[in-house]
Amino acid sequence: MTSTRHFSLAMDRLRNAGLRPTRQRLALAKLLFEAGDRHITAEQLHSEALQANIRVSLATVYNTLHQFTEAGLLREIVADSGRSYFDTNTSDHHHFYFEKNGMLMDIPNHEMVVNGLPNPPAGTRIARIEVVVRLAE
Amino acid sequence: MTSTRHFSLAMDRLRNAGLRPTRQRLALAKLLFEAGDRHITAEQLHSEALQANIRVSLATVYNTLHQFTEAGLLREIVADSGRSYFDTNTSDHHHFYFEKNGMLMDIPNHEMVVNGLPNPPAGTRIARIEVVVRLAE
DNA sequence: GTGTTTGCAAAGTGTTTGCAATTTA
DNA sequence: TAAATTGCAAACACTTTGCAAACAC
Repeated sequence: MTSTRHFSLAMDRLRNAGLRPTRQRLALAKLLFEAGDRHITAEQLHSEALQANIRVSLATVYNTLHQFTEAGLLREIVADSGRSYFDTNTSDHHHFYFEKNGMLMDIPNHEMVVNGLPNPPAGTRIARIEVVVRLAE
Repeated sequence: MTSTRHFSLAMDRLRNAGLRPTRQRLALAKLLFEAGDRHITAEQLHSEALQANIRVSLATVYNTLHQFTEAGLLREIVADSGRSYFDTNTSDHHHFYFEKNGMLMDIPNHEMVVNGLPNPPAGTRIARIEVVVRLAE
């Protein structure tokens, strides 16, 4: 707790991930990580940034989301062919998907479990198991 | 087993689904259903049709896949943001997804089970549970 | 004949890319 | 100032749509 500490949590995250803490990355990191768990698309994050008066291009939002994902700060979720979701909760969990409006929601921790995992076909390994519970009205 | 029966299985399927058995629908139904379980995208089916000398437009392939899905002859699978897969196996089962080449494969019947289904949020019902086991090399 | 289906080409959506200008360290 | 990052606009991949011509019954 030194008095010369100027670095925010967001800045630390970026530094630790080896990403230069540029104005755009810092602002996006704050939007993403300072509001609890989020599931967001590139276009949603972009318009949120613009509303918050953060000038950033959509291309940079895409770049940033992918860089954060590679750095392990985000997880990409496939729930809808047509767009990608990014989840700020990178721990092992699954999702509800509301078909009505395209929203995602975490399924409360370990409430649901996958049993009897199959052996992966020869020459492959399981990279991830993704469970999406699709909800209709 | 009357001797005046001219209708193929594919034609029966279409009639039962209330779809006119047009040349295009019949040909696509044969490609889809006469070769065991398949996981196919619209573009794959289109190029397969062209190779088999079936003249059909990509738009018609899309229309047909959606009509077959609505009629319950196919199931749409979300495994990759960017394209839709259609599965000729409409029974309850899950999939391996090969990240390497974008292919899907059924997970052998009931080898894997989801336990502890969560209650759906108020005002919703579970429309489907989709499990995708993503495979890397 | 009448309503359905098809094919084309255009438009739409979400995403990626090339590259010059800007920013960071 | 050297390397990384950004923004723009164009390109992309996949999908949907509007409408006139062709087809099924």
